[in-house]
Amino acid sequence: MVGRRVAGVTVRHPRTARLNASTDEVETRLMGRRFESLARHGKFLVADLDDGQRLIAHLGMSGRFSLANPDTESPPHTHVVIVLDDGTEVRFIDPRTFGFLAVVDEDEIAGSPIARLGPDLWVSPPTAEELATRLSGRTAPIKALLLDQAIVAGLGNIYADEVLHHARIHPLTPGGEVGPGRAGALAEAMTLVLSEAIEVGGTTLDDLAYLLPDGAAGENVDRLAVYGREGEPCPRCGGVVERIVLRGRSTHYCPMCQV
DNA sequence: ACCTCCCTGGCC
DNA sequence: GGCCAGGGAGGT
Repeated sequence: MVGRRVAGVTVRHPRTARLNASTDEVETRLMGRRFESLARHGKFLVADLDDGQRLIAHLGMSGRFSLANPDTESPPHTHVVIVLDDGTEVRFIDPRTFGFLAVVDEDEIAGSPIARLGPDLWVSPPTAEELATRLSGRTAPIKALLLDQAIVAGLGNIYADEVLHHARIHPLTPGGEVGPGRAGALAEAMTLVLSEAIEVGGTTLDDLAYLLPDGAAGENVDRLAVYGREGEPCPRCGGVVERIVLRGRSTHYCPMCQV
């Protein structure tokens, strides 16, 4: 994809282009451009274009990109098709339309969603001190702060629960009360939980929304300590995993060893 | 710094 | 037939 030029582009679903003025705007801005780089920041994909614009993409809950031969039929929910100058089709498929594609110019980058992201936790894992600083004075529950991509970018609901379990921190703990010592445990847990999950291909739930590029399921669901395990024993202490709803997100933790 | 909303497939 | 899952934007 990098080095290729856009020879054609169709945005079929207005919601997928909702950060731009219209589907037409996305098409017009992309047409003829060359992809100069491709990167990830947190859960966002960012491609630099040859005229200083950027293509920003988010997969939301159910989005995926597929590189396909144009002779093959597009699967259902294919909302964007980008034809590259070598004939390859880049398809954006997203049943639940929580994902989006946006093309921003240089002046718009500062106001775009990626401008508000904190450091990517995989590329630039926070030190204990950095994390403690970012949490200090915050009264919101630590679980909510882990999901706030402006603090650290990259954690979603499943891994936030798993990270807190690993660090033995109760999800309702006010951020400012985590303190420097436990911030260290938290920082370590972020990298550890993610690397273990990535090692086995990530977390594919029963809905099969996330699959590896070859269509295989990731195996990390078997390793989850608390997420989706309400009523089951905590693998560390044997306590019974509880589920609460926090800010509209299901939250799982062990009341015995997370304090 | 909060809350509401958006969306569809899968399951009860 | 209704509920649930979860990401971020945008409004208050």
